[in-house]
Amino acid sequence: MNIQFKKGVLELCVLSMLLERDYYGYELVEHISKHIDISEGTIYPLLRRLKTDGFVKTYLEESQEGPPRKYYTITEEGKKACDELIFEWNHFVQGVNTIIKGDRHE
Amino acid sequence: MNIQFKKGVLELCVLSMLLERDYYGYELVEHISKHIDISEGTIYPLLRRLKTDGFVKTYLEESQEGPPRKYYTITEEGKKACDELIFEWNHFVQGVNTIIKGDRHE
DNA sequence: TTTAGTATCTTGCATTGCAAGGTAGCATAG
DNA sequence: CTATGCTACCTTGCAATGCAAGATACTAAA
Repeated sequence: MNIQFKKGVLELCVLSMLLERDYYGYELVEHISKHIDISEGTIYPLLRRLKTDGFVKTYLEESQEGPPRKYYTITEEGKKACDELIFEWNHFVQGVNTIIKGDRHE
Repeated sequence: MNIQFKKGVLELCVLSMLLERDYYGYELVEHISKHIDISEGTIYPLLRRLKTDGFVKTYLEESQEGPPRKYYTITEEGKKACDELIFEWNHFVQGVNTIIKGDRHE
């Protein structure tokens, strides 16, 4: 898989998943990697950035299967950012597809 | 426009345009920027990379409207790379859309 | 005790897009 | 002749982000 394609898109993926319910980091990796290759070394720094930007909040919860889990909740600001990212993403994909399909109205 | 989205995709855009006919650098910027924001400081290093990788060849042609133009022609290797990139791109977009549309079959 | 699975995190590197700037040819306006 | 503007090429250094590799620690089973 082309690493570069993912730049900026993973943020969108995480935020839109959090729109549905709270997730913990490891769980996000598991789900996202069903569709896109992703590693833990990517997700944890990304989650930290999202928290710094105020797009998510966190809380800890104990687990019977291992160490405690840090859950992420999306904030109102995060929802706005997510909406905007989805809009930009759709617009971008359309632009790229227009270019690669040779539809240059010339 | 989200800068990160573009990472790796511009290579795909340039190669697929060259599939159709030869272009010179400035012309590529003009056409691509109809659909996606792009600057010259991006395209020239990219074209150099494509040449280094053997995906394109170049030749010069004089112009009545300014300095000589450097035209780019896609090579057989470039065509193969382009095919693969288009395949990966479509697959990637599908994966992302599945994630952001909440279609997680759970 | 060791292995494996879950779950968190960090460091340093590679890639690539961009702003800002430079060079140069041609044409037109002043 | 000079200045401006458009065409067309290029470079440098910076910013962003994904990853490999590694560290830590809890639980459970071999």
